[in-house]
Amino acid sequence: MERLNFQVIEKKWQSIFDKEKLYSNKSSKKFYCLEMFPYPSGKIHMGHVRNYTIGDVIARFKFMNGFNVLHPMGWDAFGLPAENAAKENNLHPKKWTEKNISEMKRQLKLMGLSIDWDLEVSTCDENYYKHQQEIFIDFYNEGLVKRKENYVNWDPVEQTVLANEQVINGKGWRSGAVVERKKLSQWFFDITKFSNDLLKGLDELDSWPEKVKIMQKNWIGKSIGCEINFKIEGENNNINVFTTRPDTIFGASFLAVSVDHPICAKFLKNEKYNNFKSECLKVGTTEEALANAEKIGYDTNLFASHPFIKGKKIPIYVANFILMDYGTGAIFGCPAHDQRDLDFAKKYNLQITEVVSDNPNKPKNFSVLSEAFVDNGTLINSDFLNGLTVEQAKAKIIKEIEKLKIGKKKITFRLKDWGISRQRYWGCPIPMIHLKNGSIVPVDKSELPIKLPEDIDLNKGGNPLENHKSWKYTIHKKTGNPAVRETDTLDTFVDSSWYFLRFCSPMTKTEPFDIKKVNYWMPVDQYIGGIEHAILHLLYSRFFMRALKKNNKKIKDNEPFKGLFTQGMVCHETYKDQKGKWLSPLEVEKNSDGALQKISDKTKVIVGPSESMSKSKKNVVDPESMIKSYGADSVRWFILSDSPPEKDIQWSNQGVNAAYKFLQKIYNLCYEVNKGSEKNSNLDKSFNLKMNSYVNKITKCINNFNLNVVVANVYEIYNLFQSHLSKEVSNTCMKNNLIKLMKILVPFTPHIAYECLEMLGAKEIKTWPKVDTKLIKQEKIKIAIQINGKTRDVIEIDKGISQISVEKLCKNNNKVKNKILSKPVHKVIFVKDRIINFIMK
RNA sequence: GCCCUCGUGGUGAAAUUGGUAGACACAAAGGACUUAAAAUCCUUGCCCUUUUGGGAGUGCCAGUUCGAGUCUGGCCGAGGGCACCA
Repeated sequence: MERLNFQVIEKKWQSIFDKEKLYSNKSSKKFYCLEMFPYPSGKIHMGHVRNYTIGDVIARFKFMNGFNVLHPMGWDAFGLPAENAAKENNLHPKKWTEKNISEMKRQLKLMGLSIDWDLEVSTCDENYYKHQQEIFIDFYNEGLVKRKENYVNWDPVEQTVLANEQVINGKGWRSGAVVERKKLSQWFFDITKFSNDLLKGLDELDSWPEKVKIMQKNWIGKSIGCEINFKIEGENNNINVFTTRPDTIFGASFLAVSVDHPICAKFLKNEKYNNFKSECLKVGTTEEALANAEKIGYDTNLFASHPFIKGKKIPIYVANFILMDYGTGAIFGCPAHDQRDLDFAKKYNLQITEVVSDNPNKPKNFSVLSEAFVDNGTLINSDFLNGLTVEQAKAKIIKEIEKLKIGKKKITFRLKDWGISRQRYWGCPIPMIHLKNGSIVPVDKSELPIKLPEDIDLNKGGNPLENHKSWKYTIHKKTGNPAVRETDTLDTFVDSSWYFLRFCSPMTKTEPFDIKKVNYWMPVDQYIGGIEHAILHLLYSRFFMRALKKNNKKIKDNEPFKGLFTQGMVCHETYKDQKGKWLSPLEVEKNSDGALQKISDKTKVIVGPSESMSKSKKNVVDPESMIKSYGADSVRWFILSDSPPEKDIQWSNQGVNAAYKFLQKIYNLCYEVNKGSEKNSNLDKSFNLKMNSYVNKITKCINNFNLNVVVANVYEIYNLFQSHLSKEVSNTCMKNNLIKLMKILVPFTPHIAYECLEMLGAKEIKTWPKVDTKLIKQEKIKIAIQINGKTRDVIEIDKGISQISVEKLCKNNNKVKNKILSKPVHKVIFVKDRIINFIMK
């Protein structure tokens, strides 16, 4: 037995990967393979290992299939943790980040990835963010940047504003603190300008997971309805409402507006109203509050006139459940057919009229029913709409409304503008200056980059840029007048919205990217990353492509990512001691009974469910220590083997150990075959046929991301070799097929695969084994013989054999012949190469 | 509440898309080798039968079909996303 010394082999091949770039190909067909770049937190985790292993398999596989592959890596290097770490360790964010990057880069190299490190990009590098500032100015000039005073989500722990997408259940996505509402002047990207286009674009993304597309679709939230103007009685003023159910207009019994609606301005002197308003704000945005929030209203004592029922007056309320930033901030309430309206109407004793019915002969009494009727039905109590379906009624009433010029058909989106201001230091400075006259203008492009000052005081609280006098005060280049710099920095999601473009030409100094290179490499053919970015990052990047295209007509694509694959998480069992304290796997051992105990005091360990690895639950396994014990190939092999890549995987040390043992066996097999002597070759042909069939299967599996199935097939191939070692297969045949197997292994376990290829004296190691379609046709196949749908035997036959011949074989088959011959056969179902089924009475 | 996904052995999972259910692996039990352990290898893995065999079986109930894990309808259960969006 030849011992596999993975330390030596991995080191050897990694230095070759570095020097020779075994992965770059000068071919006309391009393939851009990209994994989501990591945040440099300090150490890689198993999630990275899984992500980058999957990406590496695809990149190496595509290269071996003749593609010119772009496979870069970089760092999402701005962000708050650097500031927190800086405070804790008294280390400048820049230094901290740089240190982490070099450490993580070293760790990634241990994995043997086929990454072209010459293209490395870091978003905190001024050579990167300089171009981002340029893009910002371009967007500004294009009218895609807005400044708005708005309620913002204020994270009191991080002392910053969060985007809507960063608020999860009313809490900050990172800090977990309850988010407060605060009014601030903010910068926004006008993503809503592209709402419809972003929605439509989803249709062409046929290599994206359906799930992600649905999430984005819901997020964009298109709804078709109409606006209707209600005249306020006794005033020369209107309230414009938005509704998706104009068909229920005859059931309208009240209007409700948001507390922020302009019409409310006149109540601000009213104490009762102010009490009501503060009551509304108090409800806040916590999950609990939202779930239990009672619908409350303020009666304005104003009335609107119903546009279709002469003389009907409708009370106007201010209600806490109406949002100013959706629709027009005002609705009409139709209690019988909307749950919220029903709740509200009952509370304030408002009229409830049924206008849509599933049974027009049997009127419902909604003032006693607790559920509104929201399904389709027939219109009743609705004048000229009576008898129509909901769809018909909608069309008719919109026509009528437009005819009377009191409203129009309207499409509304749920998507809101992207707030990009962050009151933080460690981010890309926004290249704008505030002039004395109150106007805000971009800096001159020649002044870029607006560099982050390095001499900052992080312990003062708030935004260090705000406190940095010599940085903050500047002059307006054009006029020479004094000016104040914008002290907000950009949301880090801006950084990651175009890095994939920068990778196409990271050395370009004068522009964000070289348009020729971008149009060659883009779109990303395969993007791989976590599902957690299904909305944020992916939607923003799709917006950026469109915005850049608008600005720079030469960009040919709308969509940045042609193919998307979202991998599952890496999980591990959780452990607690008797006191309920979390334990790391390193603090736990097996006792003689096989039960788990705490190493320190031998007390029993409580094993919890397997959950995604997290520091808080201590169920993390350090990739580097695993690589040290088992080798990178074993870690890669295991993380691909147990579960389909899109599903969660359970890390287990037994599993990675099994992977290690298997690679040892593979290495041994190569060693034995390599020094073996020539034998008879009677079985060569069938061996070749089988191997060829496996290559075919595996090639298809990789293209479908069924990487765990590839692993299973490789195990089968190994078993095939083992069972044929003592049979009449020539050594040459074995060796040739073993070379094929090693080539298959290159994308998965590159170090050992190349080592074995070298050992076996393979002349050519850069191409994927070819599938011989002629051989596929010659394969033997197994066909099931069924009687009345039940399988009675399985026989091996040549492909394509006719029904008559198969029937003949059955009549001579010991296991089934008595059964077929003893009774009359009613019918025979025959599917070529699949099955024969005898139907007996 | 709305939307989506998924239910297959002790475990992770395969199943050529309607055609041999449980490939492949982990764990377990028994055995071989060994002074012993580790490592390695073999066998077993639902029910009935000594065997040859036979039967049940993919969350549950029905349906379509020669044939259903796969298709249809209805339940039950788990996970995820959104959430006062008019």
